[in-house]
Amino acid sequence: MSMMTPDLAKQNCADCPIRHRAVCARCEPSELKLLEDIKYYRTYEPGQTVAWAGDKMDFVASVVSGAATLTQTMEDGRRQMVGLLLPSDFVGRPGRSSISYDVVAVSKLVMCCFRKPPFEQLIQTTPHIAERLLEMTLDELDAAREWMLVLGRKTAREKIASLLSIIARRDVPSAADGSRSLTFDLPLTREAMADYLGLTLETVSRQVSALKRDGVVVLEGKRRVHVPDLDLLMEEAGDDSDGGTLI
Amino acid sequence: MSMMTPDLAKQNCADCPIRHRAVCARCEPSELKLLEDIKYYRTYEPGQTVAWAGDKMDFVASVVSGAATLTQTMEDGRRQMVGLLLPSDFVGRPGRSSISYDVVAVSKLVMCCFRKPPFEQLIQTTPHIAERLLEMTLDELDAAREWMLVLGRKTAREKIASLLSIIARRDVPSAADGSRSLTFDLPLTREAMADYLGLTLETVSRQVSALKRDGVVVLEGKRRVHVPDLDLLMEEAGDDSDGGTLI
DNA sequence: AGTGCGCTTTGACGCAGATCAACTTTTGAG
DNA sequence: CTCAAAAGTTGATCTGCGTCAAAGCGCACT
Repeated sequence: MSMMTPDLAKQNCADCPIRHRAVCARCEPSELKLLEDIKYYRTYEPGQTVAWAGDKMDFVASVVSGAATLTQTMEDGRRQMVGLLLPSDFVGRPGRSSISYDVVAVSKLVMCCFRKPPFEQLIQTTPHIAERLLEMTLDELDAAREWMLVLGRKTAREKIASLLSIIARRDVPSAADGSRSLTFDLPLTREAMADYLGLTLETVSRQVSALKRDGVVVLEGKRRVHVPDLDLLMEEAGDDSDGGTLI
Repeated sequence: MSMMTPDLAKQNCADCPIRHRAVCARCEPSELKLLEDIKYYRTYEPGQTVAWAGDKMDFVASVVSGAATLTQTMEDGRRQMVGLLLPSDFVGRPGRSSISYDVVAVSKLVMCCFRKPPFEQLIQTTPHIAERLLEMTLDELDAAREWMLVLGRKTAREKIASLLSIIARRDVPSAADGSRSLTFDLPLTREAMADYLGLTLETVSRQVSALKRDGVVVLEGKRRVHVPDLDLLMEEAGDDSDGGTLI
């Protein structure tokens, strides 16, 4: 509550990406109104922790802007990122009180939150929302399983290309025209990329350099990435997807 | 339909594990009746394919007995298992017509099936089932993410121990008493284990031998595994879970 | 401008696990 | 029981990535 940003709290769902892509995608106006009534906003600075594994999380939320990561840690410090939350992604689960992963903002993060009790009540009375939630969870499951293939069977170079390709695909607006090239900002440090890919940061750095040397990507500074040919990138990623359209 | 086994088709939910652990867990008798009315059984032999990736799947199902795997394949033949279906696990997703993975029986498999159209109708009219489905999907998502840690950060030896520990934990009945030892049948070949763990079958074989040599497991034949001390196995797996209870 | 700190790059070297290959054990069909 | 195919074991060698170490940025401080 103390983190609520006044100007954002005044926005309504019409200004909020989740209206289109997340929980309320298929809702009636009257149902939207119910969501409106219980939502509020939170903002986090880069590096700030939203929740530690095992913490009670008394809200569910959609990412409005920025990025956050879900990470698991072993006692000896080995870490594995298990989710990357980009705008329109959903965190938190109805029916479970605590979260199993560390949730950390990796860039300036704005989330649209719903406190658990009224949200869970809403689920029970609004089948559209429950349905949409199931659909989103199934999508996440697909993403997790695709990532299992990356972690288990791909080479370091393919892993990097896969990650870039996933982030690029999420960045649709700038490539909505048929063009096969695009530019985007990498929201992750080399270390975070390594945690996502099951590599060390040195290997990540080396392979990014290799992709740059081979013309697959062009770096403008450390974080801004230009992809001259998306098909080439996806080929490097070993994706069997045709990639015909970005959607 | 042609695969339906007559004697099984006559069973009712009272004989069927899914009554207790899968879709109908929290249902009223009247709701159970609705599931009864649309369910039927299928059986598969070891090695038989239930569905290829991309196939239409016109039913959802719960595993009654046996085991099946979900596998992804790259064009060059690299394979990654993304799910292991044991009794009470659920396959198929409402709202999506085709499946994204190969589904293959790895031992004699019996599934309790529900055709899509009536099942989807049931979801819309029976909130208990929709809720339960969301909960199961969230559990699967947790399992997938736990597996990401295994694939991304664990050593070959830890991977093997993790897999054995997961299978052992599913085999609760024989360890329901407080005992910390148990024996179970491995439903997977070395190759299937390798596909699950992101290893080669040679490495799997070597590490299983190593665990045997070190007394972590005792093999009775190739497939029957005795774990003298479950705590030791879980320590080998690098699991931070206390393991206090098996449930 | 200078200084310190976090992030990134690059190099040298070692090792866990892949690869290639030979062999043994189990399974199951006839 | 017999024999062939499938599954599993074990060894020798190779290699991709991890590990350790040392510099090179870029940026926020004063």
